[in-house]
Amino acid sequence: MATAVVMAAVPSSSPADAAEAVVMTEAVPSLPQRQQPVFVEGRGGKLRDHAYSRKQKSLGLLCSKWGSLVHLGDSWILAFWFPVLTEFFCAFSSFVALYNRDDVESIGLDDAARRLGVERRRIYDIVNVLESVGVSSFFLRLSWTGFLFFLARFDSDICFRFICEKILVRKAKNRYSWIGFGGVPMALRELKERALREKSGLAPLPVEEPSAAIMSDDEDEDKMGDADGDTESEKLSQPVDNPSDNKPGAPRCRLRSDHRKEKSLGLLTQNFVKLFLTMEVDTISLDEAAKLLLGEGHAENTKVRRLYDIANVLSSLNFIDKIQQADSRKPAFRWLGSAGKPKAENGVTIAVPPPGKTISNKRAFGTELTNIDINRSRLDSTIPKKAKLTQSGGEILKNCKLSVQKQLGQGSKGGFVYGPFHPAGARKQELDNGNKGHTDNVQNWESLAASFRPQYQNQALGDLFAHYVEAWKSWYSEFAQGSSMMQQHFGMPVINQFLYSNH
DNA sequence: AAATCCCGCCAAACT
DNA sequence: AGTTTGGCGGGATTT
Repeated sequence: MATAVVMAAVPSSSPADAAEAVVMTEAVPSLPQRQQPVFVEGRGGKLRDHAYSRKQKSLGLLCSKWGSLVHLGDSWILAFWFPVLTEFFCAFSSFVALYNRDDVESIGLDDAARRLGVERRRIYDIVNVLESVGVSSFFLRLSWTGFLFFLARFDSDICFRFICEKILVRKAKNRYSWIGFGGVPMALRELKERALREKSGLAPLPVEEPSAAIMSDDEDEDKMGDADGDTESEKLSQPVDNPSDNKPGAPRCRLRSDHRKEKSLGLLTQNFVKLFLTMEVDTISLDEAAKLLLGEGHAENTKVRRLYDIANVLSSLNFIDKIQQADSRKPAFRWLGSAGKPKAENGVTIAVPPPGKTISNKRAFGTELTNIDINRSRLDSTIPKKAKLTQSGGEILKNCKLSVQKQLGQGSKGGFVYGPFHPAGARKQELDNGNKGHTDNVQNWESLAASFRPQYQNQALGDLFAHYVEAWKSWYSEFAQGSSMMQQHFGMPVINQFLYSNH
């Protein structure tokens, strides 16, 4: 339910780009549509439809399609509006994050592959690259119960990181969900840091891998038995792996227990990106990169091929773009990722995704396969003041969380931090905190929601927000009534604990 | 001819 | 054993 409503908010202004339009149609699967027979070809020759075009099956294009596909089901909205919502509904984030979880938010790998008209193998390629730069699409498919347990048991800080900054958390079964670009800034930041450290030789570089609390997948019966709690980390996979990388200097070495396949596409991607993040030059040709990434080895043919794969995906995200090296005719790639490159790390900055204009829904619908050069001329230093507005989602959320907590704790406060979508009007809020009975809580939340209702200049935004408020209310009341199975697993106390977890 | 890079076999890694 | 991931390289397409 609610699917239709949300979709209505999507701009979807039919562009006049006839050329692209065609592709777009194909890229956006309509609901009733089932298969996508397009290229159903058996192995060998491609008799039918000689319209076969290699380009139409490029990873890059596929990638953008994937994005649009995922976005289609509400998730698109979630991805972009998440920050907005959290500004006011910080405490509701869990709800937002899992909103419509079951059918819309996630898509089965097989289904996706089918709709895109490709083999699942390709999906893996894309996902791997995306994940390595923080655009995670792999999401734990936590059940409501599991998630709530999660919230109840861990510090809210962790929860927020978990929800927003998620950098590749995997472990799910064939299920993907689009989370957005929220994790990108952080991911890049970390990559850079790591890269610099490596460069300077020393530094043992701590293992990364955000702990992923893998909860059961099926709702029932997943007691958290272990009293201790926490320490659910579980590094998963590689105990060590990810060596300090092998630059030209040290080729064959490590290998404790076979460096497994840590020559994976994902790792390669990260290293590739690191090149851009550290290096002063901002363009590089693939074979050049291949050399750097793989100590001049002699097994490069393959490596280059992989780089092409990566480049395609990154390119479709506008993280990178291909250009002709001025001097030599050789094509090379240029990093577009982070706007300014002020080394000052204290700075927020890092305009995230689509360098598009306003609401970055640019590539939302798989269109724009041509990355028409945005007006991002030379060093676009047009972001001095914007910095504040384009902080990473994580940053926003953090602030958000703080302010909300504050507000929950005390009366109102003036320092509410707004994100990119500045509400026009002011907001008043005077929810009398104080946790009364459960029933009252419902009231409180409702009033809270009401008073927090922002006044967006943008009509669509306002509607959307309203929609969510509505959804939340309905969900909450239903829940409060106990009709929800969740109640069986834990009573109000738990929920409240999570809602008012400001202790 | 050189640059790209899709396709899908088949082996690890997980159930 | 069955399934899900995802190296890897042949060789088709593009440039």
